[in-house]
Formats: sequence, C-alpha cells, structure tokens
Amino acid sequence: MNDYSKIFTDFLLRKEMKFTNSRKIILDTVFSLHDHFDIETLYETIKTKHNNVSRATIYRAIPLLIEAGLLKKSLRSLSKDKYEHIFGHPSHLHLICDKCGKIIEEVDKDVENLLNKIAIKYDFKIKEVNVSLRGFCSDCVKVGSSNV
Amino acid sequence: MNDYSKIFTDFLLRKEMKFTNSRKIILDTVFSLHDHFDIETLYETIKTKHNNVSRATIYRAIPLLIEAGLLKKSLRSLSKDKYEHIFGHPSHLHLICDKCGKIIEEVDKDVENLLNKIAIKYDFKIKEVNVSLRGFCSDCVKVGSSNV
DNA sequence: TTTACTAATGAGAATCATTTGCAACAAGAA
DNA sequence: TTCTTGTTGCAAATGATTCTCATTAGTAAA
Repeated sequence: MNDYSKIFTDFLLRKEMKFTNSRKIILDTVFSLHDHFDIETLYETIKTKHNNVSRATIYRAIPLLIEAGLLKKSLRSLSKDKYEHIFGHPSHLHLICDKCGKIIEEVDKDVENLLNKIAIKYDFKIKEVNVSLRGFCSDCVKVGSSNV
Repeated sequence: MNDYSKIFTDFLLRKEMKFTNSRKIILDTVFSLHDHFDIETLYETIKTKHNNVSRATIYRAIPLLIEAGLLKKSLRSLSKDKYEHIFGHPSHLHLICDKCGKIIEEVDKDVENLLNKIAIKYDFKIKEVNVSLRGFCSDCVKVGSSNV
C-alpha cells in the first residue's frame, strides 16, 4: 500500500469510516492527476477508466481527503473550485492569467514565513493558506490588456 | 459630487455608459458598507432604504465597479463571493475563521513587496492580489477543532 | 419640450455546480 | 444467517449567478 493510501486508511480508521472501493478509486484518481483539477474532470477521468462512481460520492469524498491532509482546494477559476493533491508538494502560490487561464506556481519560503508570523500574532491556527495573484501573464500582457 | 462618484462617472463616460439612478444607488450603498459584503446583503440594504433595484441590475453593476477600480472581490466564504470597496484602503490579507466566520484583516508591506517581486520575475502584470489564511481564530481553537 | 433611439432595467426563467433525501446495498458483528 | 450501520447512486432540491425579453428611462437631435 502506498503512502497516501496509508494516510487515508489511518484517517478513516480514526473516524470509524470504511475504506470502500469507491473511496479507493477516488483517492487513486486524485493522485493520478498532476494538475489542478475540478470535480467534473475527476468524474470524467474515473468514468473513462471504466469505473463507475457517482458525482455525489465524489463530492462526499472530497472533504474527507481534505481533512485527511491529502487534498487542497487551491483556487477558483471560471466558477469552479479547483483542487490539487498534496504529496510532499511544498506549499506554493499561484499566478493566474485572467486572459489565457495559465497558472504559474511559485514556492516562496519567505512569504510562507511571514504569513506564519502573522498567524502567530493573532493566535490563529492555519488550516490552509491561499495566495493568488490574478492578472496577465507575460504572453498576454504584450497583446494589450487595456480593455478586457 | 464625492470622489468615488467622480471616478465612476468618468469611467462610465469613457465606456459610453450612463450614470443611471440604479447605478448611483448601488454605488452609494457599496460605499456605505464598511465591511466585506455579499450580493444578498447589498440587495437587502438597498431594499431597506426603500429603494428598489433588482438583483440582476446589481449583478450587472458589480463588474463595472470592479473595472473602475472601486470595488474588489476580496474573498469567498460559505459559497458566496464577498466584496469590499476600495477607497484609499491599503491592500491587506485576510484570516478567515472556518468555524465562526470571523474575518481578521492585516496589512503587511513585506508580503506585498515579496509578491511584487515574484510578479516581476515572471513578467506578470498583477490586477488583483488575494492572500487568505483559513483556519481557526483564537476563540474557536480553544473549543477544540479536532473533528470539524 | 417633444421625439426618437438605444442602453438599462426588472422580473422571472434558466443555468450550473454542489448538496441532500431516500431507498437499496454491503460489510462486519453477533 | 440476521441485524446494524455506514455507503452509494439516483434524482430532486438548492442557491448563487446569468440570461431573456418586454418595458422604461436617459440623452441627443429636432
């Protein structure tokens, strides 16, 4: 059993929940997707592999994966929440191009440290950090961004 | 005419759009709300003052206010976008309590500078910055956050 | 000021992601 | 096997946001 399966089964055990086949399929598929994905993509990917898991079950599994520390709601684009799995991924911030949709990831320990300090100042327990810069990427800014 | 009305009328003029009564009411109400607000709150606030502006008109005005640089979509909580007007407000980050919904604001120039540097590194033109820490505030962390 | 043109509005229907209710199901305990 | 309880799939419900379209209201010209 791989690392993330172990984390998830332990988590479920603690919650007295079952590591069902549907949950296994969802977990494996989540970790097979290496980009930010939305629920519909996850659903379609599962369906393509001849598995059958309903959307409802997926929607119900997502909060579990998040609570288990395996998944993160990373950003929202085009009215959809996008997720990404966490697997030794360092936390990172996103530069999101509003024109072409490109997403650039950047790891910056300094930002991270500063944010942690702020949390400590307020006695705030961080569960999730989201940093995103929206605007135009180098390609799109050339084209002209005056009246989007 | 106050500052924000001037900015908005200039903006509308440039776009060859009209400074109608509905838009005036929306603008004034947006600037009367000094917290983060969602569309429903804005709608109810307008209705309470015996004005009548439909939800559709509000939804149509919001992107204009944003484009005019007067309003910012600042965060998303409980599946609703929350907005805040910009009126000499320095940019700031949010600490959002997932338990009680409290929102703490913090201004931090160091974070801001670091993010600007990252944008420069990628030749990225920032239109909007969003930094939010989600978790539990000092009050809620005491109560126990193990199984939310 | 009246006319005429067009953008803007209001009301409700439509959309679309997400959630929920419920009957059928499955896995483990007794 | 039978009982218990959590899980699932389906379809209906929800809720924020967008769209349609008939009507209204600014505004420029007459």
